[in-house]
Amino acid sequence: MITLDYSDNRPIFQQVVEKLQIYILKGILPPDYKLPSVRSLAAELSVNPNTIQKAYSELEREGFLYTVKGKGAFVRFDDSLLDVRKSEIAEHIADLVMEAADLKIAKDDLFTEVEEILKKGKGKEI
Amino acid sequence: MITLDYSDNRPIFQQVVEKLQIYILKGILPPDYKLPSVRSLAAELSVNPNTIQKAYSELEREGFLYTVKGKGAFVRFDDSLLDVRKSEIAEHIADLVMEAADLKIAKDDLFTEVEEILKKGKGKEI
Amino acid sequence: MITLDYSDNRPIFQQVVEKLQIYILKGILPPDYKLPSVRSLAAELSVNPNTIQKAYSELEREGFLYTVKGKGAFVRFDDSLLDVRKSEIAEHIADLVMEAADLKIAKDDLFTEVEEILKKGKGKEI
Amino acid sequence: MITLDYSDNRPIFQQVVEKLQIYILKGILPPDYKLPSVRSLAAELSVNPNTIQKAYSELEREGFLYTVKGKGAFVRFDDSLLDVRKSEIAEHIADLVMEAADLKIAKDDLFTEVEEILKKGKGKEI
DNA sequence: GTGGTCTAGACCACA
DNA sequence: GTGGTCTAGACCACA
Repeated sequence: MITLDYSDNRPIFQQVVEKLQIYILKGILPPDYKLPSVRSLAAELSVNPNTIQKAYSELEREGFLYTVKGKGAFVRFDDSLLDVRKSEIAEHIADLVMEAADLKIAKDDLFTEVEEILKKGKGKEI
Repeated sequence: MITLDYSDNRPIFQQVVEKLQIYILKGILPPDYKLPSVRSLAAELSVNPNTIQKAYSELEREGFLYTVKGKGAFVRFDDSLLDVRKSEIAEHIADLVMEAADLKIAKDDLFTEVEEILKKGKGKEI
Repeated sequence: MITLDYSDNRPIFQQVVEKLQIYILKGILPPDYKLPSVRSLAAELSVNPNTIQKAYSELEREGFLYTVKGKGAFVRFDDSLLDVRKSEIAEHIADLVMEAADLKIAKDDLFTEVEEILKKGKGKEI
Repeated sequence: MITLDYSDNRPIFQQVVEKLQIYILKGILPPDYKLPSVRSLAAELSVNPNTIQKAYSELEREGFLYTVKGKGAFVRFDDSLLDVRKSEIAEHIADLVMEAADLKIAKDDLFTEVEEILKKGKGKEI
């Protein structure tokens, strides 16, 4: 389900958060789906339960899941999450475009390069 | 010359690195310009000299400056730096576009939102 | 009769307690009314019988119902319950008013905002 | 500075959060004031550093403080925090008033009791 | 069994 | 020194 990248600088709990966010946004984990328990996911990833606990807390705070004490954690999908992510992506791109403009990089030039990268189908595995 | 944002979560040395990179790429700090000494910049920013030292080392590693023992640090501008940065930006945008595609966000929709943000002239101070 | 809100952070047994308290205080469940059995209510709510048992015990402890072995649980309405709840509410409000005073929030300001909220008919479903 | 109440059911980290929120909102801890380090506060309260760490993280998330790695945590006072708290208090009172109305408790009666409590100067120690 | 909190102790990046 | 992350292991309330 999830594979950790120990050569990644980011903390483990954050990698878990990001992977689950993607699965939820993409609908791979459907609404009300019961996520693996803190302990079982911790065991599966050979990681301390506290680390998974932290990831789940963060995801709950962000509205990606809800937890019921004694029952477990469940996916709370909400279309608004997708909108939020879309806005984040748009804002991020806008920032980059502005930085490029600031460095006198022609917008056309920049997007030509973007297209080339996209054609090469450079696919970061998720 | 540089103002630090303590409410920014990133480490201080990284903020210094980024600011100097921008000044150098934009040509505000011209080639062979002598940068302030580690100690004086540290004093100016009320920051630990170790922090500035780390920033300068990082900039040297990335090719933004060179140091001459006993003389100081100097700007090494090189047009290739600009190309490198351009490629980084393009790659970054390509990644975001691919993520959006993955989430079934229409490319047109996304770029409409990017344009809107750009029109608003939302200007993150650098 | 009762609907649970799984996105509510409070434990399930507490939600059951609160709902029944309200029904009893409001007289919807009249004195000596026989409550559903632990098992049937548990089945109806798709919940562990332990959970309902805990709710009933709590309600008995608080004087909202009495149980007769082999017969079931019955509403024990008592006007004094209403007085107790009234005092709790008053005390709670007094605490909040004192906190506001402590933060130099003008009492008039505070109650103007309270009135506005009430006008909006903001109705948390119970 | 802070005293813990072990008979309180709420978790320790939350008690710490609440106490510091109050000190910050009241201005007892002024803007940019350096809070005690995670370790020193942990030692002072005879509590594990992780527990304080959790409290500080929560306070940062809520905008009550900002942390600078290697330097420490600092108060970020913002008048908006006071407005937010005021709205929370108002909403809470409105909820209670509505509950009382629902139970056919006369508003005048309720507020007479509130006033009596306030006169008695019942002061929850902070 | 399940999430939530906590201790004791460690290591890391940053300053 | 300072915050941030993590492990190993424990105990609790809830279901």
